Amino acid sequence: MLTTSSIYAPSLRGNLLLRSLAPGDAQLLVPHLKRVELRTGEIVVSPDVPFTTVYFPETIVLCVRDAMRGDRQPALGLVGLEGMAGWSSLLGAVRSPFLAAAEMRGGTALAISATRVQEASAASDTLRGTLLRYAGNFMMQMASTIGSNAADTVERRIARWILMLHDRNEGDTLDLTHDHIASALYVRRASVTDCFHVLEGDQIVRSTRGRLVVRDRARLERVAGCAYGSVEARYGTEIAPFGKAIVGRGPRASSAFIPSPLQPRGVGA
Amino acid sequence: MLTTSSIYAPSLRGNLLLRSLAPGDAQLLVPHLKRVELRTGEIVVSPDVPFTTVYFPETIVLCVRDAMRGDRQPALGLVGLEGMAGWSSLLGAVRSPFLAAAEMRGGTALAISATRVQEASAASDTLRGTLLRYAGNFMMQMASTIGSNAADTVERRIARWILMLHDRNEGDTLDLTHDHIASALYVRRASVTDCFHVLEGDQIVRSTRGRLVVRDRARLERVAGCAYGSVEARYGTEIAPFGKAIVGRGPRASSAFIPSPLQPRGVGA
DNA sequence: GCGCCACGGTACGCTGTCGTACCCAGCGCA
DNA sequence: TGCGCTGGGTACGACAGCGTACCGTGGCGC
Repeated sequence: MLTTSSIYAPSLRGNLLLRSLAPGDAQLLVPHLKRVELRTGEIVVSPDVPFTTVYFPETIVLCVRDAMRGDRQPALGLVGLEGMAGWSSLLGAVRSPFLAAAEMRGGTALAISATRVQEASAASDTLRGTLLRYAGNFMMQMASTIGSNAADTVERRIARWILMLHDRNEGDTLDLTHDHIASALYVRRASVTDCFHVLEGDQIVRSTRGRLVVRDRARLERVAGCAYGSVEARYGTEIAPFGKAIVGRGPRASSAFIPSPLQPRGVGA
Repeated sequence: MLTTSSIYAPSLRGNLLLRSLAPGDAQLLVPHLKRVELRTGEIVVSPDVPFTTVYFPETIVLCVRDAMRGDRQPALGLVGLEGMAGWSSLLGAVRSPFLAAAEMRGGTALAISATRVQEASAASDTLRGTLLRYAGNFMMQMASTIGSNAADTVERRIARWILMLHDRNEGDTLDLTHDHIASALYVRRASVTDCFHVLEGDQIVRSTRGRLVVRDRARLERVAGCAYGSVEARYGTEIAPFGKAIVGRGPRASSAFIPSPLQPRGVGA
């Protein structure tokens, strides 16, 4: 979705956060953005290493994990075209407490020096405001993860995760293995397999080797229930329309279907 | 612990975050601070209500919960004398996505108008930096909660929670019921009771009606294992010494007790 | 065309935690 | 002094998810 936009500055094409900026603010960053290709599994933000680069994903999806925990780090949330990786540097951290790695099939992100971003957000209150607003939104995502981990069944957690991946992915085909999901959700790989069989039986998804196709998003949202939706809705009202939500929990009404190759949503409120 | 500090402005006495401010920054807030008494269970930050007040706890401990989830909201983290409630307003949220309520026996906090804080942090980069650094630290706390919920046994999660309460409490006696802990951790009340019996058998805590006494903190930390410590250590290096940690995981060595009435760290990178 | 290996299907016993439920006791209040 | 309520002790069956393990197979690389 909306990769090859256009009506807006082409060099910002894939990232909603950048596209939501006022032209003046965007110009503080655009000249320094560099499109990079990220491969699956590539680590873009390393814990306890000084920040050098901030990433605005386009087609890549990043999985943010807690690095403070030793092995088998549970996922905190996802960052895709709607966000940025490296917000901790805006919160005054010299080294990231977290880890961000490319999920799924790889793709592109817009990279920029962390100090450049800091300078720009020192120069513009509104730019800083937007980036911090995203950091706040990611906090909500983390809160949602806490709730889901604490209260939901594995099936529900998986449904939520797939929806979140789907939102940030072009098309309905997600390139990931059961193991990826299992490690993100801190469950057994076999549990994921079992759950997929159920979802497949209901024709909600189709799973083949290293690939998952979302066939019936509406019902997947129903499976996820209250575990999914409020964060995305809030992003929609605070930053820019986002996601492929069908039921649209919270403020947003039920509408919004998926394809629409270009949503000239532009700047948003 | 360190309530009646002194050599620093007496009206900041109880809050480490305020005390870590450079004098000039502190003066932006001090004139507007008002000490308030908070009763147990009192809600100080309500979800989906416009921010009016920001709180810097002194002796009160606030429990932050996810308001987006209906009933039985799991806790995201704790805010005590080391922090503030209402950071979301600094991240550009008009209404809090979270809920903060007074835990334990009640106590005092320093209240200030949210817009006043916003003005002050617009006026001073260093002030804003410190407050945002705290927001970043709370994100780490949330990350730690995610990990603990996903990976730890109930016993470990309880141990972690007690340690976090203990850090923010004067003395070793925590006024709370099994039910409080159960609802924060989203477990059964009976599970908490069972777990306390084990801890009591090991002489680690003593539990009586509505009251929990920490008797052997070192061993409690051992029970919590890696679930506890890294966030607190990081707070120590980024903002100010904090907590009653004994083993002191992570960068910080084993030492660090609390008092040290004034750390004029000011700005930080 | 073959071999290797990552991925996924499946099974089994285990146990931590849950839901529910009932009762007792401490303590505030009348 | 007695009442009632809240907090805590205890029990039991149910079961979701875990650890482990083994094997088939698809698909890539050689």
